[in-house]
Amino acid sequence: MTQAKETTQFHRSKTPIETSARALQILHAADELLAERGPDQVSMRDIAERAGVNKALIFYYFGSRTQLFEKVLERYYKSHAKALGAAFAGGGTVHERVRRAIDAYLDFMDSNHLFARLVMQEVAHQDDGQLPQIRANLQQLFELLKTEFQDVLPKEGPLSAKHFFVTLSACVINYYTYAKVLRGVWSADPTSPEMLKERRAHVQWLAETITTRLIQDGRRAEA
Amino acid sequence: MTQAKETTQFHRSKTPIETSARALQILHAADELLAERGPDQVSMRDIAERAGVNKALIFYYFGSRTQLFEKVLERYYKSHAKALGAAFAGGGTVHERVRRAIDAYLDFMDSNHLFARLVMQEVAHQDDGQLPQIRANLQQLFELLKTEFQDVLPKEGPLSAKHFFVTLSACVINYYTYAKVLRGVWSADPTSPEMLKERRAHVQWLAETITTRLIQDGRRAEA
Amino acid sequence: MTQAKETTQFHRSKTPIETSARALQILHAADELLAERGPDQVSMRDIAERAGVNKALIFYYFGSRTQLFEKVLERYYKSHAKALGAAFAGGGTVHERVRRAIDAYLDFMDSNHLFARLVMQEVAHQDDGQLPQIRANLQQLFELLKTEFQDVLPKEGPLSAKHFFVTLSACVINYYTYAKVLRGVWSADPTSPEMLKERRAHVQWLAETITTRLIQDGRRAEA
Amino acid sequence: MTQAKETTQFHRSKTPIETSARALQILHAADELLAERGPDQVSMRDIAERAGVNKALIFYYFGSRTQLFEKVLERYYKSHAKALGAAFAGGGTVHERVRRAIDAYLDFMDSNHLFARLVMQEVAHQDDGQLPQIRANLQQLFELLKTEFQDVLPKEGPLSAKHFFVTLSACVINYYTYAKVLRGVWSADPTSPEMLKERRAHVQWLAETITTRLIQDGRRAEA
DNA sequence: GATGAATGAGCGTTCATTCAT
DNA sequence: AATGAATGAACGCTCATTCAT
Repeated sequence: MTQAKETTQFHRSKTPIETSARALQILHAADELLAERGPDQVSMRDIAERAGVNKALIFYYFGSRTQLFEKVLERYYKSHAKALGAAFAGGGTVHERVRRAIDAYLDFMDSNHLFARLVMQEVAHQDDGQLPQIRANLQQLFELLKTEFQDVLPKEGPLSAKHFFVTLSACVINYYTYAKVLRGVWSADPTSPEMLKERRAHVQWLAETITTRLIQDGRRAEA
Repeated sequence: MTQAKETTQFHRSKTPIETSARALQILHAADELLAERGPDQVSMRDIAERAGVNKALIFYYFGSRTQLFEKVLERYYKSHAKALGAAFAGGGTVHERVRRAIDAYLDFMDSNHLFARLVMQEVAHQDDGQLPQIRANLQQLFELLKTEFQDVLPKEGPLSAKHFFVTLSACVINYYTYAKVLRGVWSADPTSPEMLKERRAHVQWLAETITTRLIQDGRRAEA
Repeated sequence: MTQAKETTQFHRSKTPIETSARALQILHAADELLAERGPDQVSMRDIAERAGVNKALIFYYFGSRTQLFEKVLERYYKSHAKALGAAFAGGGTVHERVRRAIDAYLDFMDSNHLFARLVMQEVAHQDDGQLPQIRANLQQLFELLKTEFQDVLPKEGPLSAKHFFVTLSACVINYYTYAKVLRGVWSADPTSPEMLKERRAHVQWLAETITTRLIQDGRRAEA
Repeated sequence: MTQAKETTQFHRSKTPIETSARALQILHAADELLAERGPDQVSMRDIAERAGVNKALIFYYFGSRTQLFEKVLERYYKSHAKALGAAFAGGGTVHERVRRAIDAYLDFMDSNHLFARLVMQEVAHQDDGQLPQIRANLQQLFELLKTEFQDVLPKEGPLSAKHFFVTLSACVINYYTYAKVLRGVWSADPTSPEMLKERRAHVQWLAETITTRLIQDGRRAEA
């Protein structure tokens, strides 16, 4: 996570990385290990072994450790952005839109278990390695939320979009991040389908409660 | 973060680690560096240099890298538990108790900026090394919340203490964890006194909103 | 410069290497890079890239890195031998022959700037790989000088052809080798046309001075 | 020969590198290998093996490959400068001073066989690695020669100190550099005491011949 | 208590070379 | 003739840890 500034594509062939079997093996292995241990605990050797390929081949396809990891994150961010974008599109009442957005967010998390951990690991990290990418990703999410709920949220202050953005994404992401720890604290497995469903209900209840009050307070202020 | 199986105390002398000036220097240096860079970016050399002591002395006092880092975390967990325990003690209405607890939580965070990051780093990190400590810490917090609000919270389901515990701690902790990223996304600095105050207002508003609805729904259910 | 034991010709086809366009591209690229950076700083990738061909093709045509480099040197030695041979041919007084030989030597150097550096690099390099080639090259030059000036030079001792051979080739070659360093030490650029001309005058003056004394001493000895 | 800019002393202890037995072993091994093969053919492993120490210890003492090599060269340059400085000091006729300087130069070469090879290797090298050091070294030698013979040499042109500097140092250095190659071309071993003596006689004869003519021409010009 | 010296294991990366196609 | 893919060996370097003093 230190060298390499050039994000220029390293591998150049007729078949893009995405369709080379070996490259995908590597990408997948890196993905798994990254989520399991975080970037600093994953060596190129680990990845090569898990992918069942020669260590040098990783460099052949991805140029460097940094670029490989960027590639892994990039894929997540892309599908994340896509999923969220789709969820925020479309009309309906505020309640409907909130419900839809949160469902989409949780859907994405459910089918990309490691995303939460990856994000937290990158955020907790201090060396600015992937920060620009994360920042762009969060920025996009933040903008979506801000424009979508501009009617009910004040521009500034404790009830501005800024804070709800942190609050909601924290409520969603941290559940997955904490999962391993919670397994010991709770009696149930937090990643079981039942518990995931329960969590979803919790977050939806929370969002609804917040939205309801915001609307009420908004009306009262108008009157 | 690799070796070290034995958690057995290494240092054995009349004076406990806490009262040796040199040991405290090391502990302090490790603390700072851990918060600045996260465990993977801190080497024993870094710590020795910042503490102004010989590298080998760290091993003399703490046995291993792992044990040193455990010691650092241990101290945080202790003061964290103490601060929170104090806040939850005492009576008053539910609203008052909630407000007090959240203020205490945020007070602790404000004066221990690095705690949030340390916790998140440890949680995101899956090497099972520190898990027991983290688990014990969360467990304690969880129990406090559970017993304190047993009147308003159902034992099971989406509105049980389990979920509110995750929700509230996420809302508090993540703000600090995200700070570095948010600085780029927002216009203001999230760690400025004004923004911290604003965040506090937000979390209090959130807690109050939640509590209010819980009480209302509780009354309605009773009726 | 490590492996390669077999000097056996690798490429076997109807068209000799010299007439294949791709092979010539490679040879040319290797030539340039060798002169620019020296053998140890030139990788097969570099050559392939500069030549605009596939890396594996170099092995197809030249068998190995060592053999490619040998080929490059071989061509230089050939043209070097040819140029010098021509210069030594023909009669005239000793002074005239010396002047002609030195002019030819310097002409060759001027139009093959990299030769000096290549030779020095190979000589300084002690891996015995290219030694036979270099030796053959020097031997030829040495024989030319010895037979040409047998009238004025004793067969043995400090004034034998052996030493003048080293002395003169050093005076010619080192100027080019040192050029890069001299640029910093002198005020002028040692490779500018003016300085090259000045150097030529210097070497001619030197050769004339030496020859003159040799002839004088020879006459005196006879008398 | 790539990284590391800082020439700052790496090793810091009460006993300087020069007096640590292990450090001297390393320095000596590096010295030998450098002279035998040139910098690019010498790996840290090679040095460690020849010195009989652990590879990591080299880094402990010297910080980096570059710094180790710099140290090796530094020692040569220092003793070289010292030897030459001493030789040029003192009065006498031009002939005496020339003879003394050349003797000193050759004495140094005789007892530092590898110096010549090291210098040529560095000069032939293109990457500016040690160039500043070499340049400073040559500069010093050049200045000595220039001030010492300012009476007999014109300031500019083919007979200026510049050219005689190249000519004489080439005649001295190249003999040692070419030694390995010459061994095959000549019948005798160029590094045997007898041949070294013969070479010395040659260079002295050369210097005397040059000086004599310079003085004669100088007189004639005055008249 | 305190430290300089020493080490084995591992890191990310580059390389010449091979080979199936 | 030409090439993308693949690999084993080596590289310079850092690290946590040990140990004699």
